[in-house]
Amino acid sequence: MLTDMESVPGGTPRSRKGGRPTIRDVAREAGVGIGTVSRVLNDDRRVSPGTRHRVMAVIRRLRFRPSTAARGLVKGRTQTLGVLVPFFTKHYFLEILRGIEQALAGTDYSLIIYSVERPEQASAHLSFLSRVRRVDGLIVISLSGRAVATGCRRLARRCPVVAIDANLGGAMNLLPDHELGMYLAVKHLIGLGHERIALVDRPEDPVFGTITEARRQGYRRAFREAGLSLRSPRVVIADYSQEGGYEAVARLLAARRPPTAVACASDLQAVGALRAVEEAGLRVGADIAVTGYHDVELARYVGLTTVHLPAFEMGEVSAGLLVSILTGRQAAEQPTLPPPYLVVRDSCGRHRAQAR
Amino acid sequence: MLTDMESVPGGTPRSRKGGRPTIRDVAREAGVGIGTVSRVLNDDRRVSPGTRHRVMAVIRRLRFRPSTAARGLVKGRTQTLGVLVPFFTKHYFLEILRGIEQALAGTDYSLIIYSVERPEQASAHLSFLSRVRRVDGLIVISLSGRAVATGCRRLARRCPVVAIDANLGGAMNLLPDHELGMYLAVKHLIGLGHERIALVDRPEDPVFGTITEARRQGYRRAFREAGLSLRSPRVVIADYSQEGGYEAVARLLAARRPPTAVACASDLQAVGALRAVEEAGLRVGADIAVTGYHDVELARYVGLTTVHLPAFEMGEVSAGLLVSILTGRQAAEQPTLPPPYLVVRDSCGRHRAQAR
DNA sequence: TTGAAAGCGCTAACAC
DNA sequence: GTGTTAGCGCTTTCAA
Repeated sequence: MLTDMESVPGGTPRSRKGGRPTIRDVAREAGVGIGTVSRVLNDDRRVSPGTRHRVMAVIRRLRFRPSTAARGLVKGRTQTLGVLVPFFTKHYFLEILRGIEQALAGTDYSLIIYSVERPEQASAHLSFLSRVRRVDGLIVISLSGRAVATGCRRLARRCPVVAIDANLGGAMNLLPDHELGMYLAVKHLIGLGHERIALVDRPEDPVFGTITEARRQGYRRAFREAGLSLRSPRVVIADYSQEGGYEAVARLLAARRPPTAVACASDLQAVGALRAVEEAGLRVGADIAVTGYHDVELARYVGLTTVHLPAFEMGEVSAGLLVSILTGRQAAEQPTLPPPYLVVRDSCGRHRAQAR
Repeated sequence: MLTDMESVPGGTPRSRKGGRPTIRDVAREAGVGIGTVSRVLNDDRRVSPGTRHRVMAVIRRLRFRPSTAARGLVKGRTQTLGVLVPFFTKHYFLEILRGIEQALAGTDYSLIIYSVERPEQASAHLSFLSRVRRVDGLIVISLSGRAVATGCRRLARRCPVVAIDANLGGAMNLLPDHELGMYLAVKHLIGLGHERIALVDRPEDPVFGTITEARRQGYRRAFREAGLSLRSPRVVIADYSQEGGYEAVARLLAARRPPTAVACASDLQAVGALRAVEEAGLRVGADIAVTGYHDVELARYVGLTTVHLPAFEMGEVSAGLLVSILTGRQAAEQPTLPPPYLVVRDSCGRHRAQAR
């Protein structure tokens, strides 16, 4: 009676519990030691082709999958990536997330979401991650500030961290070309005959304001190249939100010499701007041109001319980067991002001269 | 020289490696066995208050956090929930996700995203999850079909599965009151003087079509209660997308006796409908009334009157439900969902009689 | 009430 | 090449 339930007729021999097969079951079935099975699992070369074949066959037959928990315990790996993401960017974030998922689809890495609704949550998550081994790498989206930077730097000592569309010291940074992005928008506006163009951007980040600065440079370059002087550098600081855009533009239009065009730093601001223009009794496009930024889904529906950022690709690249670092494959030399481009819709109207 | 690096002056005694403290370190520091520490960790009552206190103090001092991997290995738990989600619903899904995150914030459960871009991916993820212990529970959003149902049923034998806004046999289902939702929309339309109201819904799901059926019932109830007969039950099947809505309504408007109002089963369809109305040279609101469904962010921007579904709350409830099942707390008796309600914006105009 | 010991399923170091 | 063994950090008997 040695063959207890090891050979139930028709049943696959397994360890007592009804659970999934373990490496032991595979070893027994294949008539090898568990070390050998482990080697096969880990693509260790020192296994003879014959043995490897036999083991693989059993693995397939038993539909064996190594336990992530056990593996993680000994290797200190979790096979999980984390993404720290502010929800307020909504669609833009979704595109990035799609890119990440896309990159992870082939691999055996899973993605854990750490969402940030209020600023404190970011550092809370980061300190949690430094305490507990929960992810093998982290992607940080559009977050900034002293606290986040510190948290990332600390975590970065333990695992790779890449920041998307943010400039965090210590972590790897993946930044779209904001200088080019804003340049394209303003150049478009100038090409349409505008000269008094206001730039509505968000407040400069106290610590790492590279992004706003880059956009400002693009704005200036467009003027410079067009041979226009920047007597009145109409840069207005407003909240990233719709309300921010609304209020900023309402104020601008009420001024003595209102701009004829407004370049916004987010689509939401631009939507707010649209409203402000309409409420001022002016026509979008004909009287005042408005451009957005990010190319969020919404932009299409409201006919907003905007700057498309490679959101999906940034997600894809960041996740791919982490995976290749973690799996130790050649560090796919500095990945390149497609440049931003302008999406022309209706919010800028036609050329001012023609329009008359 | 026994006190190797155990008592570096000023340093916290730890096991050799620079890593985080383990249960062993805590036990040693507190002068108890590791079993006792484990009991404290697991709220086991059989620990004297004094000991418990002492151990807790050490835990706090060392900033000890038990390893999820180790714990998972022995308990078969991962402290992770999964969410299977189709990206095509976009904003609606985001709200659900926000609700889930909200519910999980206090707990020590993490959330893994399994995104579905193409139908096959759903069953791929499900079969992966049945093979590998990666989550302790799963939330399935707005997915249907034979394959998904089968996969869920199989997984449900291993861990709790709850389906949101889908009707999957075997799993727990969390459904908003679609009957009421569509009833509200159609009642509103009737109240505005409409009698020829078309219902544009998505194709009935081959297997579990409860949702479309519920909406149809709400549609009929509104007519019945208004004392209107349903001679021409204008139910049109269209794709859930914008194009679906566009084509369906374009066709309707070209018919011999076009409807004066269209109730759609998704906001995207409604946006498509809006376009079709405009292209037909008719005015939205004044000539043709349109209602949406879901109350997606977009609806606000295009001024769509629509049915708001408790998306956030469904996420919250589903995650809360899973957690309470997993932690074995009293199964918070059948959680209740707030009812859908109508959000009135501009797409239905005023009463037909007044409008003339 | 508590400590010691036996694993959970796997990898890696060590023998042969 | 391959089997054996000692842990990874924790929970859970089993004694005491």
